[in-house]
Amino acid sequence: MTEKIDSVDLKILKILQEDAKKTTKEVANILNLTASPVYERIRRLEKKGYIKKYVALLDKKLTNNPITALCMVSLRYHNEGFIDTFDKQIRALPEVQECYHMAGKVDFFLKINVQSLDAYHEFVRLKLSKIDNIGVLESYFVLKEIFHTTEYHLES
Amino acid sequence: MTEKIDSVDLKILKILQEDAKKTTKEVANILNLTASPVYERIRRLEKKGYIKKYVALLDKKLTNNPITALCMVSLRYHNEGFIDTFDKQIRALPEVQECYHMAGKVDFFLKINVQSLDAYHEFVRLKLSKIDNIGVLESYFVLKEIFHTTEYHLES
DNA sequence: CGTGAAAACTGTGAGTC
DNA sequence: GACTCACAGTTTTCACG
Repeated sequence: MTEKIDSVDLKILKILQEDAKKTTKEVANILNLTASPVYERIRRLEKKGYIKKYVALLDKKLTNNPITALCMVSLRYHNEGFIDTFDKQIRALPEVQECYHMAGKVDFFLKINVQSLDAYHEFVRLKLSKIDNIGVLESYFVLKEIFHTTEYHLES
Repeated sequence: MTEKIDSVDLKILKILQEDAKKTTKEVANILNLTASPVYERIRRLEKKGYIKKYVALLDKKLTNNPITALCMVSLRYHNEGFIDTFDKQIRALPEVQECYHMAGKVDFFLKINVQSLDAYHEFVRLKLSKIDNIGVLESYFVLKEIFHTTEYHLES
């Protein structure tokens, strides 16, 4: 069903996850091919879901989101309904960039970007804490973003 | 120096951070403009650093990175040299997708993607713990990625 | 910001190995 | 099955008004 991809596909993925603006022609040149097979391979990788989407990455500070907070959330009750509800409510918050359901004491892990510490205060006060069933809520602030990539390690 | 961007620029950023494959023509249609001004605005947003890069987002599982771990690192000593060294060494690890220097007890926060728990074990054993000056190292595992976007909340 | 035109790219069909 | 080649239709890029 999901046949494995070959080494050419892998190279295409490596190139595109680093620079999606490379044209099929440029990719073809790197791989010593012509544009057509590369074009078809990319279409296939998109259709099979290897490539999920193409996005522009923006500057955090210039777009007025200099503050990044990491937030650990524990729910009070843990039945299925509450977890799904949390899921739906958290997706609706545009300040939240990542949300993971965790193994261990903490239930959810959030990464949040806002314009100021005041804004974070308001975010917690007016939005996060309004979500039902939140027990413990612990926030940690980023002093400096050392490193951030959307690339995965591609091997085999 | 860095003049503010206007509401048209902001709309362009919103569109492109959601779908970088939209053509200037499509963007122009949405904004009731022609392609040229949109083209020039995008160039300017790139040059001024609002748009950092264009990337393809890949599927974590299909690319053999189903395991995500969050890892808190505390250094033993905290002089400048050690922090810079940690910075350099951590960038060299392709499994690490995000690294933040934190305020508080924990010094660094890492997000790591690997193909298996065994691979994570090896990653810690052979790579992370080889970095000088690491004191405490605590790992948390993601059960389920609820939500993950590269988009920022754009306002004003 | 719009017009318009040249250059480059995309996407597809026909044919090769 | 994957490739090369050829080509029409789009898009990009940019000078000019």
